[in-house]
Amino acid sequence: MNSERQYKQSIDTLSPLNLKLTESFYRRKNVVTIARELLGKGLFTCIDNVITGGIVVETEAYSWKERGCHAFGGKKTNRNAVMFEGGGVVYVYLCYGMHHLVNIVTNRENVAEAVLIRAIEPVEGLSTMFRRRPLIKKEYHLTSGPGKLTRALGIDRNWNGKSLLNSEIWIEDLKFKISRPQITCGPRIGIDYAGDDAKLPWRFCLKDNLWLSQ
DNA sequence: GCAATGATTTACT
DNA sequence: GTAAATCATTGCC
Repeated sequence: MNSERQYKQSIDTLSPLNLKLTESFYRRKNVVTIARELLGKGLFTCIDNVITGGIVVETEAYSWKERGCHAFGGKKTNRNAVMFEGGGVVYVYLCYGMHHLVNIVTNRENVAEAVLIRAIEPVEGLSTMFRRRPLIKKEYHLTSGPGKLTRALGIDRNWNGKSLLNSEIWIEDLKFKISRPQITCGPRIGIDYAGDDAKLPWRFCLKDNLWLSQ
């Protein structure tokens, strides 16, 4: 259904309509607001001149101020160091020994906050994404989870620290108007160890979207 | 040095 | 519904 775009431009002009989100979007202070505003935006990667990606439909916010976050208490480790960089880079880490999860780092340098991308609705490069996930037949299993979408987009931990402003991964403002009634929010998934912080309503979804996780 | 553990997915009963 | 897969990171000895 969707044909794949081939791109010959240099990587810093990849966004075809020049709709890339800029540094000012990512560097703002409120990671929860940014998580909500990322709904409806487009996440893309480009590998070997083939673009893959889709519409962000599910996100979660994480902050050093709460126990769900790898950087809780402001503790910097080898793994989470990228979260302490200024907003506009990606934090990619290996989860359960086999899944790569991608986060959008926000806020200023030395304030560790990020948005986990939990699901996208595939739009671009469908055949390539299916090739990267050979067991998947139904479209709605292709990118409906944080580990699934990184595999479909070809993202692994070597991408940790890449810039969303001038590398082979970026986010575009697709100019979708998302109104509050289209958004559901609730507690984040899979962080029971975080105690009461696990109850924070920091997970955002596009209501009734077919590509939500679970 | 070593043991415990995930911001998950998939297959199977 | 439950369980296995699988390994880098973390924290403690």
